Amino acid sequence: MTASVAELAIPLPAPGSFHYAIGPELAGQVQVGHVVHVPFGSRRLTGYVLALLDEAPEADFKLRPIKAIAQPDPLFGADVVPLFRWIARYYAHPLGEVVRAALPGATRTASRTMVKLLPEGAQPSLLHDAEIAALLSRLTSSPSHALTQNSLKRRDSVTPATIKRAQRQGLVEVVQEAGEVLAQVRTEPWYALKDNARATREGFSRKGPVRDRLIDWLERFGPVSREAVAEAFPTYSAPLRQLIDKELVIVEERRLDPLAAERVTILDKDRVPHPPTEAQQGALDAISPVLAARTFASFLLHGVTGSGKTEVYLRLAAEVLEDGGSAILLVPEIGLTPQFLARFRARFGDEAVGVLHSGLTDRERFDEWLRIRSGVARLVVGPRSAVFAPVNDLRLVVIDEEHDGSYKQEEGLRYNARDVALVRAQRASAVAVLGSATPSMESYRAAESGRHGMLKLPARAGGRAMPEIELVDLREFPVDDPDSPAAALSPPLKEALETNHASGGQTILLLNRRGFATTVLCTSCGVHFRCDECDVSMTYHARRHSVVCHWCGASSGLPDRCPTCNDAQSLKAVGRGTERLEEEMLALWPDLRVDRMDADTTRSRSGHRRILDRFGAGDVDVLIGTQMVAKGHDFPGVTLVGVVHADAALHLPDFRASERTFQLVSQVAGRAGRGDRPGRVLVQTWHPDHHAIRLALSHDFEGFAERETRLRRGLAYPPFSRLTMFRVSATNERAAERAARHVRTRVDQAGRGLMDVRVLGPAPSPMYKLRGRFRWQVLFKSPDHKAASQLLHRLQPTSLRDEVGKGGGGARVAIDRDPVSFL
DNA sequence: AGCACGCCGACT
DNA sequence: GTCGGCGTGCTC
Repeated sequence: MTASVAELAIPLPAPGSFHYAIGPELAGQVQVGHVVHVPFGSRRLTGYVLALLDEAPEADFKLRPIKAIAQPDPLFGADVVPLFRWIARYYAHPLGEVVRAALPGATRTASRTMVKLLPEGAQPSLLHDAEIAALLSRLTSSPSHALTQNSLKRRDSVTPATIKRAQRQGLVEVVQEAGEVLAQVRTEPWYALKDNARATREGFSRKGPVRDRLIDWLERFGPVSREAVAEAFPTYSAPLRQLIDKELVIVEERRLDPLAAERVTILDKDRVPHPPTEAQQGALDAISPVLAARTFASFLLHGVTGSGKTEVYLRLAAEVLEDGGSAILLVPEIGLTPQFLARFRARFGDEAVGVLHSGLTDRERFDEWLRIRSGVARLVVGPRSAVFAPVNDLRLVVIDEEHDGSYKQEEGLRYNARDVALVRAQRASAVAVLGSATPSMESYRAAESGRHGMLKLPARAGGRAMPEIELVDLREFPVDDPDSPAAALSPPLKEALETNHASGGQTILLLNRRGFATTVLCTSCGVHFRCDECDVSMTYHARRHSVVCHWCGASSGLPDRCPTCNDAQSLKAVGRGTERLEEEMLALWPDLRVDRMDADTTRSRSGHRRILDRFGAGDVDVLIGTQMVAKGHDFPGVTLVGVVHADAALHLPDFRASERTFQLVSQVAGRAGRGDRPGRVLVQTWHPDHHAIRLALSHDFEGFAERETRLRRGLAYPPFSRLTMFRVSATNERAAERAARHVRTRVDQAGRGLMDVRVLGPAPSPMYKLRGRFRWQVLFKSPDHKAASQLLHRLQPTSLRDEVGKGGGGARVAIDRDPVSFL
């Protein structure tokens, strides 16, 4: 008997699923995991097949038929459907949007609405409608006389109503198309300085601050691709044009390698399995039997930095592969993907290892998805979203650096990939391994109470010592002008850097703030540059000579005079970010080869790799960076790590501030001394007595955990409670507050009778204004997750969202289960 | 989300 | 008189 009805998830902010008939022409063809096109009201939408049924559920709607199967291959198996349903329920998110978030992007644009010019519209007679005239002229100027409705709306601000009118008048036609854009071979220019920087500068009479920086930079790194220039100099176009026009740079067209970012250098040392240390063997002995038994179990692999956690992952993966199974390895961010990819491909070959991340184009990600789905690639490496990889027989999920906050998605479906991975593993009877040198309090407590097996790698592999960490008490080194280059590093750190460089060692400097200066201040009238849309100072970026809001991205060129008092000489960049530190290092030591890795220099898909390759090859002496440099990289040449400002995150309004600081200092310290030579770490701090700093200094995770556990228990914070945050925002300030109070009332009602729960707020968010919206939060605290689930069930999130929206002022509410950020 | 349906002000 | 404003309610 063939199924006649399909249950679909449709990406809409509506709860639940929808049912459609499978007509005779599709009988026997529709399968779970298929992407299909369906009529929905007057629209045509994409849906995802969750289940096949023999008859319609009892309900009073009439079934409409599925129109077509959009992709020949089902994109997911029936095994993950319960996981999708669990996520939708747990995170209070519409089911269709959950499935959409899990699938590769290409499927989302599978159907697009094209607006086509009709002959009638090509020679319009007597138009008195200006909007239609604009639409027609736009279409006429497009080569194919057709554009998508989306691009018309976004780029040409043509409203759907205008298109409707034009359609009624027979001027245009609106059709649904299965759209797909194929990747093509492209080239991009590379640039190099023809002469040295000094001579090049002399070619200009007028001053150009960005141009001068660009010239120096080209000398340092050229030849470089346009992508690289654009990344380092967001406003590169005009100054580069000048250089090209004066023939001061050489331009060369090179073919763009579509998968350059994925191309990895495979080192011979990775091909051969390292013999396991005793501790590694102990961990393997604990996990292998469970793996073989095909039952669910989870382990916390608590291994100090450099203890060889990766080797354990590799050996477990080998067991899984030999047995015909599949494994997923999650890494906290894209930047770490190539490193793991290299090691896994070295061990298992290119074919068997798949990669999924947002740096791929839609087409690449889709191809990779199918390669995994077909069972060719059975090991998948990637960040957060790789937890949804469509592997066939999941046996092992590894969550590396499980403590990392980037596993939490902070918009849309606010899921934590670490927790989803645990649930997926459980449902698949697979093994989950959470690895970290600095476990989260949640995972550590779960391990201590027996919910995860606790495995420890207490020492570094190869008999290497933990790096020696020294504190630099900044109170002992007062400076006259904190913004002078001399003040960038304290005398001890400066000296350590010189000594290290002289002995041929590489240095990493961590400064967790990007840009040149924290803010720009007028020393005459006291005004500083703030973002209009957000409640924060704007950061000065020297290479683009602009002030930028790090929250919404707004930017504007830095004026010559103070816009308030019109003083010409008074603007001063105060505070220090990575960009300034980079310049200061060059000013102090002109011969030092300095590079910088932060969100600004890694914006493009190959940015990360470019910087890490240079550093790994020893072409760079000092790598300056934000927290990005702290994460998991393995550079044997690094013998000194300097933490410029360890306390930066210590005073944020967040109960995890200490935990984050401890993790960051421990992690970055772990980059030192991974090769044959011992490592040294200098930590500059204003709070040498703070327990997060003090215990990181002595590599004492247990001591820190014990201390932190006491504090958390006393205040009933996670892991001793569960939090659910209701984030309310509106463009209208009073509407936001009103909506927040409404949410509080509804949460109170829904929480009535639940034991030991508390509702806090509404309170204005620490970032009170963001992207032009005023923000409030209501926090629900419960002893366990069951109470939180019960609350959300009673609350009916969809109704709550509707009510808040109807209150006016553009109010919205987002539900954030197990929040990681409190800003 | 979008789109239709529905009930109130300024124009051919 | 009607075109169009956006409030509200539904879509298998």
